[in-house]
Amino acid sequence: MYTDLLANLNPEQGEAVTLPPVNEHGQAQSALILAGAGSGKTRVLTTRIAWLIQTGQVSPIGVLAVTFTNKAAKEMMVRLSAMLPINTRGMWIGTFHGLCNRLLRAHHKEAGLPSTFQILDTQDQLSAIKRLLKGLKVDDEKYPPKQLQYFIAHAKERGQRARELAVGDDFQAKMAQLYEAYDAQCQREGVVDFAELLLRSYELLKHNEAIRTHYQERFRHILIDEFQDTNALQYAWLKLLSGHDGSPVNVSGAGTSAVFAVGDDDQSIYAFRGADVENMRLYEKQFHPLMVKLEQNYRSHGHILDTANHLIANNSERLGKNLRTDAGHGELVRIYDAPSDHAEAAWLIEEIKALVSSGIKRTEIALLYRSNAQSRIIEHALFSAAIPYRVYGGLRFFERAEIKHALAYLRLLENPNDDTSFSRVVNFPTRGIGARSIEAVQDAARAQQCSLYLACSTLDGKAGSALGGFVRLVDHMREATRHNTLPETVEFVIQHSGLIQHYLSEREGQDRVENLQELINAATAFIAEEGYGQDAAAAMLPGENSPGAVEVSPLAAFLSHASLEAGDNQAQAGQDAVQLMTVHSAKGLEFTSVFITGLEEGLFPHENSINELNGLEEERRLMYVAITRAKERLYLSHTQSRMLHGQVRYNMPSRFLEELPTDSLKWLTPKAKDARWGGGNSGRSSGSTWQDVYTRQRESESNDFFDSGSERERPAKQLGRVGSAATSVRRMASPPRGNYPFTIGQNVFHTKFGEGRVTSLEGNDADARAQVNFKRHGVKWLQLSIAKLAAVD
DNA sequence: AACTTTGCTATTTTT
DNA sequence: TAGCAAAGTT
Repeated sequence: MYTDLLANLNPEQGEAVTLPPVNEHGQAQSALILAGAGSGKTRVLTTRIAWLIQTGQVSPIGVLAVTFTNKAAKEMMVRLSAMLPINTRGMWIGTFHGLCNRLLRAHHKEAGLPSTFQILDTQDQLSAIKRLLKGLKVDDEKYPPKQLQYFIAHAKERGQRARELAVGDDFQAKMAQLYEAYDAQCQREGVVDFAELLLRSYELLKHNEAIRTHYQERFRHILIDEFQDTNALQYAWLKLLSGHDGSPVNVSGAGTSAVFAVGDDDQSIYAFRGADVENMRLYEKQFHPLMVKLEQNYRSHGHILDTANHLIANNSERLGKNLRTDAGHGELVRIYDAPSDHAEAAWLIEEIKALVSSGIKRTEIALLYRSNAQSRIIEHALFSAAIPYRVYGGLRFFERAEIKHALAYLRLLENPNDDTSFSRVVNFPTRGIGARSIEAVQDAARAQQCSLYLACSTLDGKAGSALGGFVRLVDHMREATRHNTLPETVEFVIQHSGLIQHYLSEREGQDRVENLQELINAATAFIAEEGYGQDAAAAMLPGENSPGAVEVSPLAAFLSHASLEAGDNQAQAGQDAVQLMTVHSAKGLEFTSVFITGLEEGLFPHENSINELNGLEEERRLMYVAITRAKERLYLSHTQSRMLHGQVRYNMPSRFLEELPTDSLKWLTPKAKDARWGGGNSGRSSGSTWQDVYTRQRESESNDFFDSGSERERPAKQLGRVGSAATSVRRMASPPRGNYPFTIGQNVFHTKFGEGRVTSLEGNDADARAQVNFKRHGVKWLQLSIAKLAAVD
């Protein structure tokens, strides 16, 4: 009975789940669910699918559900299987990229791709671009590979091919030309990058009426998670597939599909990678959805929620939403003003210790920061205090060099024309193929417009024989593994490529060898658990009639999987460790206690965001996301001085602190509230002079160790030294020597520029200058003999 | 081909 | 500061 499905929903969730997918005229009716943080959005989305299926409004075959991350897709399938006795594996539930890959595998011919096409991840794409620029003899100073990569990705995300770009100047014209050359190179090699997966499948649907109609008629219900994160191309894809793109309604007259979009405009924090909240407003206008707001929050206590609501109210152009809770006010939000980043870290340690001894699990404590660079000092302090911790982010399994090498060999078995893979391993492990030989193949390949692999056979002499050996090696591995299972193939390749041997002989190669062994396990697990078809085309429902559907080899499916799901990026459960991560990676997570650190102007909001269009509002949303991660306790901290890029910086407290409701706050350092403009002692609100800060830094550096190794978890282990005598001496030389009427960090007032804080001092006597960070006018150097500067006491 | 030195840069990240 | 990538040395 479907009433079971709805039993545990609140009224607004129930309303969202059961919105009629058809209007009074019998046409598809779309919906937009504005789901606040912690309002049960995933539950609503999943229950919606279950409800549609259970009430017979659609069969599992007719559902398409899109998410942004594999984790979200997986969770949806797990929850769905728990609600309904159906096999979710064959359902079209996945990421945009995963589903597009599936589509392109099934219709590779119509999409103009070889059946063995490979997927380039961001690293691969960059090396492909570097190779392209070298081949074309383009000055990579003038056209930096990274910039071209960004240029191409963003053009594709807007749905634009090179020829469709408006070129304003010579530079743009050249970039567009390089974009076109890049696409041609990918096409020749049989590879597609991430954005290409989307653009190519969009074009496939757009230009092939039979295929478009087939999928339009099939997917009568399309559901999208995190709708605020969609980019222009994803939105266009959605309009096309659902029949809302204004093109003639499909042949059978079946009309449009019902789209069920769930999102939160206040949590849109990915504009920098092409996401456009504007899509929510466009969707409102173009799909005429029924709207439901989920404002009941099940996560945070009252003061925390009030803080979040109060802050986000400073943004304009919101769709409008206010979270509420039944949980009661709970505790006040604590604010700590530290004299230095070291002091901030030391305070974190004390608070964490107190929380842990009060019975809170370490996994329930999150330390959040705006940028990764901030984690170092916190890790250092945690390590010294012997508190277990885990850092989110960093290299993932399939991104590790040794794994990418092994995958490159495997890819060459599938598709020898993949020049990116060829270049990666042609001389790794080294086999006497030097720069000369490689140049020779590249020339030959260019002359004959063929792949490096094919060009090898046209070479003779030294280069020819060395490269011939490599080609024979790859051919041999392909032949020898023809009838092997996937794990057997992987094992054969890591052995016979010489990778294992290479790393065994390397001093610190043991971890890499273990990772390579782990790759065999991953292949075994892939075959067993995933049925190898999840992200590829292989998993079709019985009786599914998809034109041109093909079986994909386990190897091809595994390679897709490796590209599309780079592996775990997050701390694993089980170990009771404090969780460290950026605010971005905290999205979607929740913790009993949350510390938001580094709340300083320039850091959070980040200085680079100030000049970006709507940058400040995005930073505020980021802060909103950070706050709403906390269930019971929230701590906010900022420091007066912080080491950044090798320099001590003096930042103002974040403006966001001033946007919080005073009634919900509790200052742990009483004067901090007024510290910004020098309440208390001579502008040094917590009683530290710059020299104090300096001394403290040296002290804390001198007596402990820190391992900055690559492992994600760092238990007590062999460590390296930080803060050598040499560094300390150099730093000692840097304090200003002159007699100044001000000290660094002091608050001052200027008749014209207003209030500011001294950030640097130099010169002597008549030449003495002070650098001042003004509240309104930014950073300025002032000649002390001329400027009318007054100390604020 | 392994090693060292220099040079550059420094939000946020998934696929 | 430090971390990586490219260029230079043995």
